[in-house]
Amino acid sequence: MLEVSRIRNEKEEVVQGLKKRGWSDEALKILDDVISADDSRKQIQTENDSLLSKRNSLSKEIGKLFQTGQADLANETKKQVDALKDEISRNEKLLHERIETINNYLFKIPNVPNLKVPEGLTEDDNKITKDWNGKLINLGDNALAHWDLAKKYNILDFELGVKITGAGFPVFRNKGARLQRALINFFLDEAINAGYEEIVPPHLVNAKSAMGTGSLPDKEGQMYYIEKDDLYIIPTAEVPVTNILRDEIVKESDFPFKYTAYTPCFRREAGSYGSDVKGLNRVHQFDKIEIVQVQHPDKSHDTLNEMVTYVEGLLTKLELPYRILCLCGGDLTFASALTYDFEVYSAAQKKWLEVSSVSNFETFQTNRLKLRYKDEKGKSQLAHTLNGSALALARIIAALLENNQTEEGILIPEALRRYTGFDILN
RNA sequence: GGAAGAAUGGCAGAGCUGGUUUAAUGCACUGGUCUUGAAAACCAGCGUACGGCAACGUACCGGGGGUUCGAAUCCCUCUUCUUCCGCCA
Repeated sequence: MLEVSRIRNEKEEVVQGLKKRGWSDEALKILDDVISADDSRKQIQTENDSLLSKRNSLSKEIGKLFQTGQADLANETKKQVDALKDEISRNEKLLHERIETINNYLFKIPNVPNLKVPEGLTEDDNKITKDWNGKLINLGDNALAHWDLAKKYNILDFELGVKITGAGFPVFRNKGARLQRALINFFLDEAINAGYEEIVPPHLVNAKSAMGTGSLPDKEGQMYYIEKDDLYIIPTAEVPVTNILRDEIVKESDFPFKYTAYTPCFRREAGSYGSDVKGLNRVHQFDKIEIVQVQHPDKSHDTLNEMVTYVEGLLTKLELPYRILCLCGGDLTFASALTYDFEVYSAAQKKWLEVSSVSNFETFQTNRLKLRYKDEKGKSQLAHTLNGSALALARIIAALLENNQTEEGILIPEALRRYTGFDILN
């Protein structure tokens, strides 16, 4: 969430940013609500502090009076403190209310988009920052979509998933399962070579962790929740991995922190039904390798570019046609300041599929996480967090199957062959 | 799942018969003196947050609540850890 001090000190910037997200003047009034609630909080706190101060010094006096045998005077002073107690408890209740009010406001305010974020409110306004300039694969009329290829080679079974669990839980089998495992290993090895520390995180997180990344309360309905144990099933490795440094004050010289993790990802995808849900395009469970960095504010935007370049490298090695979009204000997720989406071309569907999203959250997550570093003056400052998919498997497999289909079978890209152990899937 | 014990500042570790505790002390860390340089020794500093220009004030001894004029200290509750028992991949 945003810092109150930022809303105070850089209000115009915040206003312009939220307008980019399509906020009306009416909606922007919440900023003034935050400030006035915070003013009130300050006033109550100052008042309460002086009451507490008075109580503490009187109590100390009572102690001394008892020790010197002046019980009468001590009992007299007790009455004075008693009178303060009511006022203090009333003040404290009020103070808690104010803080809660402020937090409730802050939970509703998304991150301020970076200046690079394009104007616009729909996905049509996303700016293509790198288009595919090669030829798009043309497979002809006999091309099969990945769900048909899945049946033909018995590598992926959607109906079986329905039987075992329900819609959106596909079962990989045979060479499909091998391909999946090969991609996981390939992506992890690449990330490790790029200097990321491999993490195997828990797949269930508590509410505090979900709050830390902004998954709560913003996306509550999108996560699976286990009521009995009050735990959330992760929608992405971002959630447990970004929480590694929650409540820490790190050394400036230790930047950047680079983590990678493979996990399955679980998403309820409530309310998203349409033509794009077929096959692997949108499922409740999919595998993803995530990269996360925690970086110094001055360097985070260079780091974002570095991460974009890294993801490009993966797609190049997989020989997949891709393009990069810079998300516009209206399409930007709640917590992000700047996001680049990667789409690969899936030739039989003749569709661009989103396979990666690389974002800089700046201080939006670290404010909730209390993830800070000491600057050269010794002052605590919030760090920046970034993350990206590198990559999301389900859709990569869809594109690989469709694009590489031949009469003889599906050709495995060169870079992947030592992981799959076969050159062709047939 | 049952029983017992524990949780204190970066770490170790006092305090826990409630009142100079502004949380002792040691280690680590930072600066200084000394030294050709280093080590050692000595001196000083050394948590986080909120309010305040500042002086300073307030809160925080696992989390929450309570008793009291006053709580690290007493009570309740939750969480985690250790040991033992049971179950189990």
